[in-house]
Amino acid sequence: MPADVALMWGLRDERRRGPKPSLTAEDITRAAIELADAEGLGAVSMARVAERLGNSTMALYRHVKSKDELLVLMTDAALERPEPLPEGVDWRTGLTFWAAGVLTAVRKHRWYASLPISGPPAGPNNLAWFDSALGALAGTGLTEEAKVGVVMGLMTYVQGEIRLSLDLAAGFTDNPEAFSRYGATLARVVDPRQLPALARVLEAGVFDENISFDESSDADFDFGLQLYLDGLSAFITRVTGEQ
Amino acid sequence: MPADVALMWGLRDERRRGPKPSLTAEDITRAAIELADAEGLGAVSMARVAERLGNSTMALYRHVKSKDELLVLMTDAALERPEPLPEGVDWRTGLTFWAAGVLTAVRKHRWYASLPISGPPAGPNNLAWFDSALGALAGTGLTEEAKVGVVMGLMTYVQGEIRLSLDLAAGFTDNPEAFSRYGATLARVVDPRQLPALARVLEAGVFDENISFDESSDADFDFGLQLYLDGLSAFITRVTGEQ
DNA sequence: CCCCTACTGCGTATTAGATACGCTAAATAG
DNA sequence: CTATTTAGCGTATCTAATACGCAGTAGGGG
Repeated sequence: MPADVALMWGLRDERRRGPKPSLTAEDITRAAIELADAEGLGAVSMARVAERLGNSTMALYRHVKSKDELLVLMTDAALERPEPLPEGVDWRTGLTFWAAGVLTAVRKHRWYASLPISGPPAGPNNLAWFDSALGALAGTGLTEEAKVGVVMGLMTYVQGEIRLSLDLAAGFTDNPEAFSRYGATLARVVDPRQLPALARVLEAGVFDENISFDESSDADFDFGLQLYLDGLSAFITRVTGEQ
Repeated sequence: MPADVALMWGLRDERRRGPKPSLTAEDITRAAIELADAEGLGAVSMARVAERLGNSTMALYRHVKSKDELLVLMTDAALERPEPLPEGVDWRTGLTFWAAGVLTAVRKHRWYASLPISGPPAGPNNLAWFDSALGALAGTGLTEEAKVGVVMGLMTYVQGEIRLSLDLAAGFTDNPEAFSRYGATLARVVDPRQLPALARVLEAGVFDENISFDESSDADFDFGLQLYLDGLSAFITRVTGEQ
C-alpha cells in the first residue's frame, strides 16, 4: 500500500523506541490547511508551516516525505465528511444534494481546486464522498461499472466548474478592472468577419455588465449540473427501460 | 487593454530607437512550448527557455513581464486554430466535432491542462475556439446569453475531463504499481459498513483490472459529453419548443 | 539498572529558480 | 553628430525544497 494512503488512514506502525514525536502528520496537514485558508496556497511553504507549529523546517520531513506528499494529505483532510443522503430520495435528488454538499465543502477552502490531482481518490474523506454519490445511484439498476463512470463524470464536472469559478474569482479580486473591461477589450479585438458568432454575442451586450461571481457562479453551477443530470436521466431510461 | 492581451494579438507599439530585438515574445513562447512538450511543464524555467534560445536568462524579461505572463501566452499559443465546422450540420454534430477538436488539440500538449487559469478567454486562438462553439449553436434559437452559458459549461466539462485524464495518466507513468494495486488497496481500507456502495463496486471487481488510460479515456470522454449533450437537447426543447 | 539502538529535532548547506538593478552598446530622431 | 531610447546581460538577492549528519531521548534486552 502506498505510503501516503497509509498515512491518510492512520495506519502507520506503532512507534517503539526513541523520543516521543512532538508532531504528527495530521498536525502538519492541519497547519498547512490553516495557512492556505488564511494566505492562499502560495503561502504554504515548509518553512511557514513549521513556523506556525513552532518547529524547525526540517522537523516536518520526519513526518511527511515531501511537500508533494503534504499536498496529497491536504487533498483529503480539507474535505469534511459528507452529510448522509436523505433517506429514500430518488437518484436525482440525491445527486443534487451531493453536488451542493461538494460545493459547500470546497468553498471553505478556495485553494482546493488548484491542488494538483495526484491519483484516483484514496483517502477516507474522498472515498466517503465517492461512496455517497455511488449510494445515490443504488436504486437505478445501472451496473456497478456504469455507476462508477457516471460518478467520475460528475466529479469531473463539479471539480472543473469549481476550479474555473474559483480561479476566475481569484483573478477578479487581483485585478477587477481587467474584468470590467472584458467586454470592451473583446470589442476592440474581435473582427466580425473572423469571429462572427462571438461578435453577435458582443453586440447583444452579454459581456457589457460587470461579471459578478458570487451570485452568478451558483446559477451557472446549477445550470450545468441540471444539464448533466438531464442527460443521465435519458441514459438511465435508455439502459434500464425504467425511471 | 491588458498588456498580455495586447501581446497575444501582436498589438505592441512599433519600435523606434535602440538595437533590433533579437527575440520576440512569440519566439519565447514557442521555445517554452517546445520545452514543455519535451520535458514537461516543470522543466520550463526562464533559464532553460533562454538557453534553448541561445540568450541569457534576463534577456527574456525585455519581452515578457514575468513567468506568469509567459504562461498566459502559452495558454493561447499552444492551441491551434479550430477546423471550421462542417457546413450545415445540426448543433449536436457541431459540438461533438468541436469537442473532438479540442481533445485533439490539447492532447498535443500534455501539460496544457495543468496551466493555471488566469482569466476568461482573451487570446486569438482561445477566442476562435469560443467562436466556433458559439457558431455551432447559431441555429438553436437560444439567446446569446444562454449560448454563452452552454459553451462555458461545455468548456468546463471538457477541460476538467482532460485535466483529470492527463493528470491520472501522468501519475500512472510515474508510478504504475500504485495503479495496478488500486483495487487491492481500496479493498484493504474500505469497511463495507462505512462505505457500502463503494464496497459493492469493489465486490463487483470494477477496479480489479489494471486501468488503462489511452483507450479508456476516449470512451469516458465521449460518454460524459453525450450525457451533457442529451441534457442540452432537453434544455433546448424546453426553452424553444423546437428541435 | 544500564546501555544499545532506533528515532526525533534541527542546524547547515546545497541547489534551483525568479527577478531587481544597473551597465554597455546599438539605433535612430532631430 | 549627439541625445535618447531600448536590447542584452552580468551580478546579486531572495525564496524554497530538501540532503546530510549530529546530538539528545527513551524503550527494551541483558
